[in-house]
Amino acid sequence: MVSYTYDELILYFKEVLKDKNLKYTLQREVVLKILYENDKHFTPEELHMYIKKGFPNLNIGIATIYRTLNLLEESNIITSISFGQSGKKYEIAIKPHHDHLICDVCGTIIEFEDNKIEKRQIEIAKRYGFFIKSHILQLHGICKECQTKLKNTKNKENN
Amino acid sequence: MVSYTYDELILYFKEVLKDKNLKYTLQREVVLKILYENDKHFTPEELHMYIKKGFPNLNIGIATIYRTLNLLEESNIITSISFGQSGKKYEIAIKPHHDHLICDVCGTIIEFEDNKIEKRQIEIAKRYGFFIKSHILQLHGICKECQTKLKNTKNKENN
DNA sequence: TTGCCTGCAAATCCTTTGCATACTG
DNA sequence: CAGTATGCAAAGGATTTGCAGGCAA
Repeated sequence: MVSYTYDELILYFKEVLKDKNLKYTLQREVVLKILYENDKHFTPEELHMYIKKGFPNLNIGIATIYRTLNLLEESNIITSISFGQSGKKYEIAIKPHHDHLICDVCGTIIEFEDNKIEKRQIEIAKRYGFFIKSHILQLHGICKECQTKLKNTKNKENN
Repeated sequence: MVSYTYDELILYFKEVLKDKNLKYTLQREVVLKILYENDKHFTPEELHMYIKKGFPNLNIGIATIYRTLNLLEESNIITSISFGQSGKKYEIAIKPHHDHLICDVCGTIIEFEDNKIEKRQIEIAKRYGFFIKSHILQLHGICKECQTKLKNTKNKENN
């Protein structure tokens, strides 16, 4: 699923760091590792908690989380997005493109890929002389399971 | 382009307000009017400036802007989105669905609609038994103008 | 007239920055 | 060893909230 193995990603990250005269630190590695292994969106705060729990020996400050996320985003290794009332969320960017079905009830994220949509996007961009570097496609709604649950709840209410 | 005329939108807004036992005020009207007439994305700050300039007699505070935007978003009359380093931007929601081409260099947002993509999304959702309520499609990259500018810059550097 | 709204300013929340120490290369 | 990175705490910016007077219904 992920186009870079973890080791490849680390190698790539090290190159980026060298280009910018920056150093490879444990904190930077851990942030990237978490985002790579957990294929989901994290807010800076969530990521901080997650790391504190998973790496109790590593004393990492929230400032470092922010600094690292900004660095990774500038380097196009991760991307961020926010919609509605939610805060900014980050996820790994370097993998074959996939899109998301997001259940607004339980938060489940289903990933999918679709060539027809990808092709059509390129056609549209051409129309505007636009050069596409990446895209975000999220379908929001209610997943199968939650639809069932909601139906059951309604039936109970009516009895 | 907009599916509600302004008058229809106002009527709809008044209904929403009545449902929530809220009042129809000049400040609320002006915020909605600006968003309706200017078919683009505003940050709260931009909107505030725009209103102060366009309605010098109306003394409107930034707090009211925020309160009104939140009210309109909860009521699904406007939507907000943010990506990359940019802050949250609001736009009118009550119009036929459209998607965005976003230039990551200059921030320009081009809107488009595409039936083929919309239809395909429904097919995909069906496959997962997923009920779609809304979607977000953003194509990120570099717009025509910025591509030209970047080329010129490069040429200069090479001379 | 009642009770929601507003502007203002204070408070809060999120993110960034300055600084002294710790670490990478 | 030089120079960057880090944690901490303070600063900065964005957003929300409390309050007293103002306005819609």
